[in-house]
Amino acid sequence: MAQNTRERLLEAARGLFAERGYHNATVRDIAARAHTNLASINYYFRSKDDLYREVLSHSFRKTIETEEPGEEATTREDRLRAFIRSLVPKSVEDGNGAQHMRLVAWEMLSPTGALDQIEETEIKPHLDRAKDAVRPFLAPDTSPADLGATALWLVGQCLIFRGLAERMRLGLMPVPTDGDHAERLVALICDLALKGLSSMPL
Amino acid sequence: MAQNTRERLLEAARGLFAERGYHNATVRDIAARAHTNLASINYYFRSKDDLYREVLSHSFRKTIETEEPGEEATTREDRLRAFIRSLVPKSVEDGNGAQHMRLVAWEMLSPTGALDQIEETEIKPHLDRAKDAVRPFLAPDTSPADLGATALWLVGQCLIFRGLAERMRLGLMPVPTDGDHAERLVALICDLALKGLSSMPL
DNA sequence: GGGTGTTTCAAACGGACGTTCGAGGATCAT
DNA sequence: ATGATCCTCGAACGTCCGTTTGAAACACCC
Repeated sequence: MAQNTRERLLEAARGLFAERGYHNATVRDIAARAHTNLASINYYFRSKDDLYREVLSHSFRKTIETEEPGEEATTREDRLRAFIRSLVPKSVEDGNGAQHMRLVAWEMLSPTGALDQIEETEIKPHLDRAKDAVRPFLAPDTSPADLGATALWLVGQCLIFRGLAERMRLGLMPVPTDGDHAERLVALICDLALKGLSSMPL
Repeated sequence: MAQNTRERLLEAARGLFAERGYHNATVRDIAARAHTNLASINYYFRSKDDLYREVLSHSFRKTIETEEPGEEATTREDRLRAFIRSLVPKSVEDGNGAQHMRLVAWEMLSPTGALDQIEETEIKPHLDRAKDAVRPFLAPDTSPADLGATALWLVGQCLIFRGLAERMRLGLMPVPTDGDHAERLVALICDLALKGLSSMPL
């Protein structure tokens, strides 16, 4: 409640957009969660659309800023581990990272067009990091298509747990939100991915 | 146009629900795509909600029916390959399988509650198949949690390509919809997953 | 052909949505 | 105090949504 109205609106909108998607987060709910009036949204942002766009780019900026530098891992194995460790907790734990992931997931399922603007500048770098993580394991003459596919293969393992695990509590896994569990997941994925990649013919 | 109105409505609804999700597929659009009147939806199904529920269970039933028996693979490697081959094309190619995948993806992001009914009977079997596929590679005393996590790890690799690949055409991969590409993806995933799993200590 | 049950259709309903408007309050320099 | 500027608020606007209604069109049996 301490921040100004604009920031409260951004925060409330981010939460609701992440939970329900663009169309099902109503301006009335957003205003209510921000403890302000309906019309403030059109006052501070010109429209719901512009608010959404701002939430999206704001979320991307903040996520990239909080990215850890990776402490200069030297071996390819450590760089791969660092990549996995930077992705899995965002998917498993709650918080800003999870909200960000959900925003992206919504945009993947039904693009509003807002992502087009930041696709080149915000998403491509993340994919490039994934490519860099797997490249040292592949033969130098690996085709760009196979490199991209392998990068996606790696990303998929890290992202699956959000979206599936939180819904299927059929004795599938223990409480999937605490930090320890995220650590165990990171270790498991590192293990499996590393062994798969390391045995690729160079 | 040859089918009766009810079936045309189901088909149109399935397509629109898959494309836009429950809330953004309007009954007017569904009726228009089915070449019929608005009110037919409430005539054949009591409400939009009931139509959605029927689309969902119908989709699950059809997907399970068309599942190939797997021709009795004997080795654990063949069984794993069969599982991957049963999942990847559904994610990469267009058609009924892709629509089904999108319906499930929507339900994962924003559960309407309709999935609760079929979760136990329709989703759990699929997860069990994944567990069966990875179990022969793991130590007999592997905890259920690790077994479940490994199963999800496998599923994640197969599902990532839908949702990401189709949006990122930044030179990431060649045309991702033709059959040959799906085959190459299957081969790649089999390779990586098999090598990762095979090197697990038994 | 008349009666019966089923299917289609245009029109309207109430409600929820995003947006706009103008009056009023708050804050500050002059 | 006075005016200017920024912010807040309740009320209303037009639009689109899911649903209902009642009558017309159709199919079928005796």
